Amino acid sequence: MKELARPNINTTPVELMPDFQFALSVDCVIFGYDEGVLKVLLIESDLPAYKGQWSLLGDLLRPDEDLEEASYRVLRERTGLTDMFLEQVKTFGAVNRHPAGRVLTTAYIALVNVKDYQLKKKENALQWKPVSEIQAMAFDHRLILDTSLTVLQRKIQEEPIIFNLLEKKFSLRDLQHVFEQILGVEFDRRNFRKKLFTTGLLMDENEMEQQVRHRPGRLYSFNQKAYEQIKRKTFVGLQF
Amino acid sequence: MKELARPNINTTPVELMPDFQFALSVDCVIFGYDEGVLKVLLIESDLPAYKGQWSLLGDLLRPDEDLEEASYRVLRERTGLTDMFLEQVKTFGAVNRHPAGRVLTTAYIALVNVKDYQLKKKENALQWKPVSEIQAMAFDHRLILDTSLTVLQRKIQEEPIIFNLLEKKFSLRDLQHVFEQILGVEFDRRNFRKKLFTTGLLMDENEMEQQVRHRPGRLYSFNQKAYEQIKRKTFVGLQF
DNA sequence: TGATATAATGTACAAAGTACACAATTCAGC
DNA sequence: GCTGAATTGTGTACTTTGTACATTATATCA
Repeated sequence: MKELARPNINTTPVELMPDFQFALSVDCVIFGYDEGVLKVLLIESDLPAYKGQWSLLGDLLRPDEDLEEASYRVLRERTGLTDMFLEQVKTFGAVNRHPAGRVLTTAYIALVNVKDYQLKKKENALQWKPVSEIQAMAFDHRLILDTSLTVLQRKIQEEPIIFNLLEKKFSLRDLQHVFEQILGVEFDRRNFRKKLFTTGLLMDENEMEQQVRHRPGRLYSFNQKAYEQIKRKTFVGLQF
Repeated sequence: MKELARPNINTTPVELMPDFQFALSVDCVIFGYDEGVLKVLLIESDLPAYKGQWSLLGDLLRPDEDLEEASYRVLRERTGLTDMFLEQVKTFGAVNRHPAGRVLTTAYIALVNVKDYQLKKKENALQWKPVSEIQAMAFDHRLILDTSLTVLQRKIQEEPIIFNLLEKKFSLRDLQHVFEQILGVEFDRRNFRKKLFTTGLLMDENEMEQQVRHRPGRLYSFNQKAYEQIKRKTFVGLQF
């Protein structure tokens, strides 16, 4: 163990030597909920090392581009969507994670409404894969996916972001099923409804489901304004 | 909006062009709890642009170094400590965040026992600053600190990591005060004790505080084994 | 018209969170 | 060795939240 008072990027003017330069990419874990199943948007890799394996959608960071911008650009270029939920998860920096050289990648979670996406879909190499069916992936993308799923599981319990996976108007059955898919648990339907109603975040749209082969349920939407009101009160409670 | 089927880092062999290379650093937000106050370990910057302002402890990532390794190295070189809680928070990538050029930084939270640290302290340029008193900081370090504090507030409620800020044996008063310092709330002492006891994570050390000017309290330690047993049961519950 | 699928609803009980007061122990100062 | 100051240690009543569970209603399909 050495104790040095040596030049440091934060305290002393230093040259950014070429040896200390790295390539950076962003990778988007694009989640969608489709027909009762949680899916993620993947692309087949053509890299020799990973021929035929599935990969996340990503791209190299550009010289004058913010990380956020880059992930937003990837989403836009690949899905045509411009207004989705997007949040940084983690940066993966293992030395040999990319065969082309030292490439670190910052992972982002995106939540999209699959119905919106399908309308604008252009690239056929892309596929929505059910999360539960994904086997091997290229690079460390399996690790990135697993990490992102864990983060998603936590986040949907802390903030009402799950609505981004549904259409504007949804039934309580759909809402319950998305939760169950992501968390891997089952809720009692009556208690789930009670809980969701008491949050005050559901706005009754006074409409019914269409074209279902059973009694149609009421449709609700996420009440953004109500959420702005209540989110100030920070929750405090120990739950480990 | 362009739709391109263009070469991509994840799907096609690409050259890592010099233009797409960046400098990377890690910055450690080292939290400590000292005499009832939450503090963070900072260093004064010598960079002309930030002369005299406080900066986090960080360093450039080295060519053959994992991100985790780099943050661990910074901690070791600067504090002499080798066995502390360390966790990635977020990567900050604004284009102009560093005057020396394009430098992105990955922030890590570290939780250390100030008492351990003081024994090995060597560098005088370092200072423990109370979090509540910190004003301007160099670079975007104020943003990094604020983000890290928010993450810390969340994490201490979800996992029993707060014990890393205390000595091995601690009183319930100390434990309650750390929670209160970090969360910025006050708990009822009786209810706090009840809650903590029912977690089953406190091990009675059958010792009392020494050298306090009042009735001494019992000392407890964190029961790591008990935690390993219970942490499997994933908590599920909506709380937004 | 009957079978099937799901919607909508309420109550009793258990568990967890909250508010709150008093006696006991140690030290410091006289 | 007595007194005051500071803090420990403990329990109960009440409120809120979570959980388990069954019946009737409404739509589609055959």
